[in-house]
Amino acid sequence: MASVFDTFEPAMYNLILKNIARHVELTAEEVADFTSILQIKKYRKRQYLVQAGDPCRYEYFINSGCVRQYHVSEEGQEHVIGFAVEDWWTSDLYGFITGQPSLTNIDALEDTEVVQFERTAYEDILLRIPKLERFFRIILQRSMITQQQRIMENISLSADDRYCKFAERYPQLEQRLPQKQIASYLGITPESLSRIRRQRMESLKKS
Amino acid sequence: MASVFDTFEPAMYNLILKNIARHVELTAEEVADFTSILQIKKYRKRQYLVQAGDPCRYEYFINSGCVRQYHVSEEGQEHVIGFAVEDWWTSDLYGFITGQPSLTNIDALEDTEVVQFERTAYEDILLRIPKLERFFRIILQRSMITQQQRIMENISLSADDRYCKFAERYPQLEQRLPQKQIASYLGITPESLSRIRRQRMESLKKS
DNA sequence: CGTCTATTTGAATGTACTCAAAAGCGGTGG
DNA sequence: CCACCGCTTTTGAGTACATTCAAATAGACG
Repeated sequence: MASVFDTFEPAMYNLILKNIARHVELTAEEVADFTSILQIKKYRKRQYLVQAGDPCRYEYFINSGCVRQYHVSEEGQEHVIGFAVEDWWTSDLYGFITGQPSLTNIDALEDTEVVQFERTAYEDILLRIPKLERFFRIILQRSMITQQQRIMENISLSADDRYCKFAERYPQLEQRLPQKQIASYLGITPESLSRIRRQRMESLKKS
Repeated sequence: MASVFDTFEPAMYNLILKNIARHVELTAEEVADFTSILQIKKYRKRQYLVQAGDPCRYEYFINSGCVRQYHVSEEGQEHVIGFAVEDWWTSDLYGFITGQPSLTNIDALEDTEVVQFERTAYEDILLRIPKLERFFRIILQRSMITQQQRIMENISLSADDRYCKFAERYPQLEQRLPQKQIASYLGITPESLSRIRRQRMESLKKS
């Protein structure tokens, strides 16, 4: 499996391998096996990674840049489900798992480089490398906890408390993302978010 | 591993084993190994399975009955995160995974019988039986899809559309649960749900 | 039967929304 | 490099939906 190209892999696959190494330890052979299913791909700002209705062939790991996942309602309104930046995973899980048409869109908010792999390759490699099965179980558990947290906050907090939580949990994202996208993620209108931010500024000035 | 008690196991563990068999096929030895970590436990209506602040030692599979998972805000308000009935899994995932104090409460809405197992036993058996690692990855994936769906509906739908979706997705639960609990799950007040239901009745009469 | 909690209904309040318009910002092409 | 165009953000006014508070009714449980 070793080849002269091995020396080039670490640069491209550095981040994803480190991400995995946080939870499971792969042997050199397993790393070679795993990286053999990976593809590097670049997406321009505003380009789709996945479109609702199409199959979602890939699972994505973000090397650089930023994407959003969102759903378009029957009335044509966009609703942001989540964001992903460097060192995060994303995909339309429903489409990726079932092979059915995707329920959501994913597009690039910035020029973005991803590491992606196909569903069939994913299924095969989980059988070959149980440690990866373990890895994905672990990150799914963590995602579930995060999602639960978000659901709790959605049903229990007011719009400005939700914004506040978001800003303190993801200060980098708060800086980096257009307000319109954050508003959509929080389930409020851009106008409301603008007002909420103004009120926060004013109340900070006082104290 | 075989013993005279084997003949008693299938009745108690019938449901959980069938649940697992939907995704992975265990050998007789693996079944014996797995069932050896299981405990049957009964909880009376209103009894806690897990209390926020305490460690969550167990993962639960519901044999019969019904439980709710909820969070109590600083102001003392209860917010229902989810329900579980026969053939469903539940636990405070955060507490169970990390060993930290639980974030949520789980209590019985009806007299309930569960199959439960401890975290340490869980971790050990995943290493012994990679098929179970696989099983839990798969059900986590499915839960994630469901959670995402719910988040989408929370941020995009009005209160009565949310109620409508809930009623058509879980008609049995809609019948079985107190309205107050459903209202909390939907993120609205019991008064609002009462009004929403009345309006639905009236609009059904017309047509 | 009596108590306690859940549900219903009403009236007043408030939070976030819609619609509309102005100001700000970034990207593109001349 | 600047001017223009389109999109985002801000601000204002009026509206709608859901909430709070309060009280009455209905149901469940001992």
